Amino acid sequence: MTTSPRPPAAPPLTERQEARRRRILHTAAQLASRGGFDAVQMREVAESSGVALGTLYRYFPSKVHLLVATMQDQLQLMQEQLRKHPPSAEEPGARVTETLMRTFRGLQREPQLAEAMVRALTFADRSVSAEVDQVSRLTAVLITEAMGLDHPPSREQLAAVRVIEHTWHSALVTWLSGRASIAQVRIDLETACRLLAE
Amino acid sequence: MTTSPRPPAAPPLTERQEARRRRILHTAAQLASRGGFDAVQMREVAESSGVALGTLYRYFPSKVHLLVATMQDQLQLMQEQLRKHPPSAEEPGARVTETLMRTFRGLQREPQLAEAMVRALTFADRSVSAEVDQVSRLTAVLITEAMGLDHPPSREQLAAVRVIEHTWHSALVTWLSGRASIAQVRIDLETACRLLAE
DNA sequence: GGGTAATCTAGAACACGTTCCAATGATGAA
DNA sequence: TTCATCATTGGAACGTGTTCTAGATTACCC
Repeated sequence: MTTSPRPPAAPPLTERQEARRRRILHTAAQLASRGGFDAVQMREVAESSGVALGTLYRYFPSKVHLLVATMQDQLQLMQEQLRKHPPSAEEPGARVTETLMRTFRGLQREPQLAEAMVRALTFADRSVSAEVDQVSRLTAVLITEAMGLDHPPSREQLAAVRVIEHTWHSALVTWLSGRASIAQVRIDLETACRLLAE
Repeated sequence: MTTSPRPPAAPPLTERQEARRRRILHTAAQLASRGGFDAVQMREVAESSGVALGTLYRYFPSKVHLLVATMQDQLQLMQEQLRKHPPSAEEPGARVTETLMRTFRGLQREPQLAEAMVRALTFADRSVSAEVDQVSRLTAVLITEAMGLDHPPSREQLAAVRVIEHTWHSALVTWLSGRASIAQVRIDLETACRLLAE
């Protein structure tokens, strides 16, 4: 409990360690892109990354930690893309919908990877809450930036962002489990974004 | 794939079978109420229910199926309670918030059980989607009834119900993983319920 | 009641996440 | 350079979800 290995006051990694970490994340994403959550098997991640199983567990204390870290990675990539090509709509609500749907289509391109990351995210228990929180914060930033305001968002808008984030997250889950179509997801996001228009 | 054992065209259960099913669900809820998801161990569920492991798996094809069925059970109990004591507020939005917060407090009384059920629900893959969908439908009914309309809900209201359900579900997850307080959950629900006031 | 098919039981066996250990290798301070 | 510490390795071992099998029991039809 008191000695969490990675994030808090992380001792700087050597170059080799950084490389190992990258290799592991890359392998995880690759395996996930094929069979999804179940296909990310810790023994195989270790072997394909050229790392012992114990080492893998030193870098990522569980499979869920590993996949949540993968999600952080992917979110950051997405964020860079979005900053290069910001949404085109005028109204904040429409801008946010556009941004999230674009992100959605990005996930759609690697549905198995998406499944793996989202399963991990929702299955995470308290021991991963710091990392999950980081993902949540990244998402909130992504939404807020999409709004394209020139002044800080109001209290109501911040509350709306939370609901949009909930909707985004939950809609993603229902889509991944085959219980909602993309069209339905879009409608749900548009509905939630109505909260921004006030 | 083609021979799913339980839900489609379920052959009627004998009395003994119905009793076994009940015993299993009861045991599962009991174990969950203590240690949560991890404490529901299939061998122990079987033993405590006086049933062989293979039989348990015949009734519930996986641990997730078992816990999702438990959630259906609990939701139905909650629904009966709510029908006996409907919310007191006037406005649909306030009525829904009141209802969901009351449900929330119900879950709070058995937080470990709640954790087990919600973890199962969000971890469920496609093989459980029918059962998860049933939970979703129950929740939607619960919300719609809470609105207390004397006419069918409008298209906008139905869309709002979906977003409220997403918010409810996702807020529950963040609360269970310790990343949001009850107060914050209430705020999020109130925000989502603003969509009903139009 | 007798026969048959379905169900149930007990328990072994398997898969994969996770932990642990002894031996080896890298790193940094004196 | 030498030593001490920490990281890494290979692999065994453990726990729990899931599957499988052989034999007992039950349900049901004649």
